[in-house]
Amino acid sequence: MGRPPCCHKVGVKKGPWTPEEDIILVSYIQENGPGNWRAVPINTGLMRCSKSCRLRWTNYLRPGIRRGNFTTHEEGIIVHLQSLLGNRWAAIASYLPQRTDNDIKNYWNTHLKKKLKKQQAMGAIFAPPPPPPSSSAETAINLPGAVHLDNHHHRYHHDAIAASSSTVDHGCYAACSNPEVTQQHTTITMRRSPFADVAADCSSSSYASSMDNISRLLDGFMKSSPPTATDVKPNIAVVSDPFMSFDRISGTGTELAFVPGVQQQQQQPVLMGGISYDDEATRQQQQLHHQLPLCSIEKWLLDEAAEQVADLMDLSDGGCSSLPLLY
DNA sequence: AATTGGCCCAACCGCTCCGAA
DNA sequence: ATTCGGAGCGGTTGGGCCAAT
Repeated sequence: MGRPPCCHKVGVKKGPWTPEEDIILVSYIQENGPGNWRAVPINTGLMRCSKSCRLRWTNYLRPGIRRGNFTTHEEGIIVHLQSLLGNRWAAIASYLPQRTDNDIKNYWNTHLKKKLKKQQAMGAIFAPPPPPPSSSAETAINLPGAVHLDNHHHRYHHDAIAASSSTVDHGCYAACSNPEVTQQHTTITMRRSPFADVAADCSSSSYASSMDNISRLLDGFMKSSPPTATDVKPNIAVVSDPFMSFDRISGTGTELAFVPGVQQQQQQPVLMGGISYDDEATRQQQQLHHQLPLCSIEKWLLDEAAEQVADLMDLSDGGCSSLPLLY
């Protein structure tokens, strides 16, 4: 179809954002909540396109972003998830609530990719990781995560995360790229990512920047403004709707599966920076999710495997030569 | 002290998806 | 069923920073 750029080139400012622009943007979002990005430059007078405003917010200004060096644990998570999900940075970022997909992508491209390359060049004494799911829709891998894809609801089903369609991994289901297989599965599971807990501790996160978290300059930020339908994007949000599709929750610490045939509902975000719940039912739902057993990917993220990765990365030359052991 | 080259990361570009009309 | 516009995602770029020379 082809469509013109989201913004006309004329009169649209590009390049680095100034502190003044940041404050204008944050002030506006404080009052109106994130979302409806089209209206942002119009209502604020910012000479930026809507896309630029959204990116600035999601990658830099929103609360809860952690900046600075990645820990070895985070590295392990990224490498592992990248092997499982491919370059699905938004999905990977959902397991690292304090990191943006852009940050993870940059870190992968500038650090981790090199490390892995170096490691492979050094001898490849370990079995190579499986090809990224996107490389072959027919390649079946065991995805320990409880992501179950519905053909009509998930944009990623095409390239996928192929599935061991018949295997139930400790109660968790593999993602599936095969529509025929996908549509057969009707089970939904939803658990709260263990890393969502990290997000709740926004106050302790290091947000080092020249603006030093401009949002904090504004008193009572995100407290006075009720969450909107698009508030889900910030990583500090945890989705309360178990039927929400995966592609709508990138950036959250929630793991989802799908129920084919169930109408995709509008997201009903629960802002967790505070932490507040929409209502009692939601709170109970959250508690229930806490009680559910962890699926294996989350186990991996939590248990000794991750520590093993960190330890081995520390011991190995260049950092991550041992990671393929995980596969 | 000046220059150069590599690294890093914020931001842009282009594409796809999805919902509304 | 088709078109259109908003939003999101992943790839890429360009400019600033910094270490090496």
